[in-house]
Order: sequence, then C-alpha cells, then structure tokens
Amino acid sequence: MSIDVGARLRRVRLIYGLSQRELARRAGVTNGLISLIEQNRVSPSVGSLKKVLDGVPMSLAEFFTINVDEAPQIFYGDDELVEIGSDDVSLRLVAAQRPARQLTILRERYAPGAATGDDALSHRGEEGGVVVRGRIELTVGGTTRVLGPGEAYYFSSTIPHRFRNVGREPCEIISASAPPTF
Amino acid sequence: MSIDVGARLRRVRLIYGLSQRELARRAGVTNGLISLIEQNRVSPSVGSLKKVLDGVPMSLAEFFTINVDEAPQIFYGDDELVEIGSDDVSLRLVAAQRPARQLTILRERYAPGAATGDDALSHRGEEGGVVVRGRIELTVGGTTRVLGPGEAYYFSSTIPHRFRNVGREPCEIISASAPPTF
DNA sequence: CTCTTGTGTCCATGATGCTAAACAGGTTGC
DNA sequence: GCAACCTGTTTAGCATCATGGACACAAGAG
Repeated sequence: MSIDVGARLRRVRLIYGLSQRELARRAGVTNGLISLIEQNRVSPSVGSLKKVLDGVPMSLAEFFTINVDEAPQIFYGDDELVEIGSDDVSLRLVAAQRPARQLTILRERYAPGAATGDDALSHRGEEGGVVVRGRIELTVGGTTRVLGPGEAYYFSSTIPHRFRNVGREPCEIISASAPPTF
Repeated sequence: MSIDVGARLRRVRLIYGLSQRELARRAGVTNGLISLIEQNRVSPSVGSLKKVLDGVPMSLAEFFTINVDEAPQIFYGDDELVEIGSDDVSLRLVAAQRPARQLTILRERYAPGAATGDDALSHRGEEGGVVVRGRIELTVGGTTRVLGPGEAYYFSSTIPHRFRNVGREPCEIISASAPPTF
C-alpha cells in the first residue's frame, strides 16, 4: 500500500515530545496542516513535508528510512542481559544483538530527587546503562519508565532523554556511551 | 537549500532509460507532471511522487537517499583511462577513481617482445580478456598458447600466468578481473 | 465556579498541484 | 519535400493542498 506518512510524522513528533502547534511553530506552518497530515487527510507536498521535518529537524531520507513498525529495543529486563564474562569477572552485555556497537562505560550515581536537568539531553552517538542501586526514572523520546536494580536501557543519544531519581535512596548506574563526549 | 527533487527525479529516470512519457505511463500520471516536477515548477505531493517512483520502481527512502551530486562516471574518453603499467607494457584502467569497484577493466598494450615479467603472476579472483590486435603468448599453469585478434581467455587468477608478445607489432588486449587488484 | 492555557479537530477560502491537450523541436523513412 | 513518431515544454482549468481562525475538550490556577 501507500506509505503511511501520517503515522510516521506523528511518531516522529511524539518521539521528540512536540505538540502539533509547537512543531508547526518551529516549522513555520499551521497546526491544522500537521493535524491533517497526521490523519492522512492530505498528501503533503514534498516542500511542505520538508518544511515540517526541518522543524524537528530530520531529513526526508531519514523520515522515509525509519522503520515505524519495529522500533529498536530500548528497555531490557534483568534476564535480557547477555553474559559474556567469566566466573570471577561477570560481564553482562546490554543490547548484545544490536549491530555496530561502540561503547564507553561510566558509573553514575544520582542523589534522591536528582535529575540531568530540566531540558532533555540530545547528542551524537548511542548510550546505555544498568541500574545497580536505587530507582531511576528515564524518559526517552515519548516513553518514560522507572528502572530498578538489574534493569537496563539502550538508545540512540539523538533522541531527547532525561534521568531523574524518583526514589529516596541514592541511585547507581553503570552506563556506557559512544562516541566519547568527555 | 531545499532538496532538488527535480534533478533527482530526472537522474533516476535517465538511469533507468525512460522517457517522461514512458515513466508517466508506467506511473499512471501525465507526462506534463513529470516535466513540471523535473523543472521544479511544482513541489509534488508525497502521494504523487510515490506514484511516479512506483513506475521505476523505487522507494521514497531510496529516492531521498541517493546522492545526486557525485554521479558515477559512465563514459571514459581515451585520455581518461589511468595508466598503471610500465613503458613496454601499458595498462590503462577503466573507472580507476570509482569507489568500491567490483571489477578491474584494463586496456593492455604490449610492445613487441614485452612480457609481464620473468616470474609468473598469481593472485586472487578470476580474469579474462579478448585480444584486439597483434598476437600474444599466454601461459597459464603448464599450458601455453598464442592468441590472435578475436581470440579470448578466461582463468582463475590463482593459477600462475604470464603474458608475452611474440609478434613484431604491438599487441592490444581488453581484459577484466575481479575482485579488483588495483 | 471561572479563567487561562494547553491539546487536537474542523471549515471556508486562497494557493498550488495535477491533468488534458496543444505546442515546438529532432529523427527516421518514404 | 512531408508525414509519422519520438522527445520535452507550456497552458487553461479543475482538484487538492495549505492557511487562518473557530471550535470542542481537558487540566490547572485562582
């Protein structure tokens, strides 16, 4: 069938946490147009679609390339980590099946209530990590989940993300990112 | 600036050797529309562009992904072949600068008495060719034969081989080999 | 409760895409 | 010569897109 431009746009917009009006403002179009496109009530001109995507920003190539069906796995349960270590050195690999990984490991500790800031982070590369102690609220794109000890995450750093300790005890995470930003 | 949809479409269409009318017929649109799009006199709707590309066929993702700037060179003039041989054995390479070549095509010219060297050649892949002018003595493994114009050869490059011009006039061969060694 | 501010949807109208057909130029064959 | 057929371009008119604004609903603040 035809490409579901509407669903794609809606997904992209929500991943970046924008309302129709906010996206419209950034793109220099009307909110009504965003609404009509997302409902597939119109087939936007390439020019219009480009304007809209410039507000994200995202290229037309990216837009038509992203797979809306199978989103890459973001959250991993305790039992979804792959053990690649030995008896005395346990190495449990996150996103083992994800191709072309390049990781730098960090150890992060969050005080109760601490967060990575009011604005969401967004930068090059990919990052992932494991909660060792405490509980952390992680927002990636439009999805939010509270992770506890043993649970993990892995996502592309270009998707806006934010960490916040919602527990009463310190939270500890073993994380990795690439390419190194520090 | 904006994506040059017109140039992209024209390039795609010509790569596939279609006229505006033929593409229009396959796509179920009018030839006028193809013309207008290629001139960037309109910004086609995504739906229309998809219809057009279905006539190729090509996906929207492909369409926006292809690099329209660096069009691979198709035709090479005599002086556009890169010389990689020596004085008495001239090897002129086709599409030398093209990245990720799968094939090495050479126009070889042997001066009278010239040879590829005292030791026999041996490398990966397969190679073959046709003698265009003169006579060449080709030794492959234990077999030797003299080939004249119109005659050809094909063998696995791992078998030791050697070329030698046994005639009194220059010998010219068009050869091909894969994977590329240059 | 009202008022404000956010969300997404709907509608009339002007802007633009798209079609059908005519047009102009080039090549082939009679 | 000209007729037939190809090529890409242009144009009038109709269909569709895109806008600006109204509308309905929900969540908070006072």
